[in-house]
Amino acid sequence: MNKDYYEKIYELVKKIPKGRVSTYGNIAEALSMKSAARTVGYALNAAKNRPEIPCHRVVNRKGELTGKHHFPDEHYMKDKLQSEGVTFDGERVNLEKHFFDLRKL
DNA sequence: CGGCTGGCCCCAA
DNA sequence: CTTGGGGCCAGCC
Repeated sequence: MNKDYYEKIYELVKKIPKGRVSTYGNIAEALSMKSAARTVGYALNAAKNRPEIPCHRVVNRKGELTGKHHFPDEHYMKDKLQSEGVTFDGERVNLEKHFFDLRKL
């Protein structure tokens, strides 16, 4: 079965530098799947299989850690991101500072 | 095919 | 903050 996009998503997510974050929508666009942001989330969820994928660096458009409930703990994402130098505004990432545009790769 | 769900996104009220 | 509408696509039934 052709699940290219899964692999592509993983490759892109792995390219997100430490201390940076990206969004589902951006990944989708970077893969020319534009409006398939949900699919990206689906794929990332399946990516829990792959420890090499820093899924915690992917947030939604508002910088909210919407996927945190899918991690081993509730704090996993925030903790990990903070230890990488990402700053938070409440429960949201400062996208203005840390957003990484995967389309530029 | 259709219907439902999901780590989405956009807008409006 | 919440609700409502719209759209997109993958996976399962």
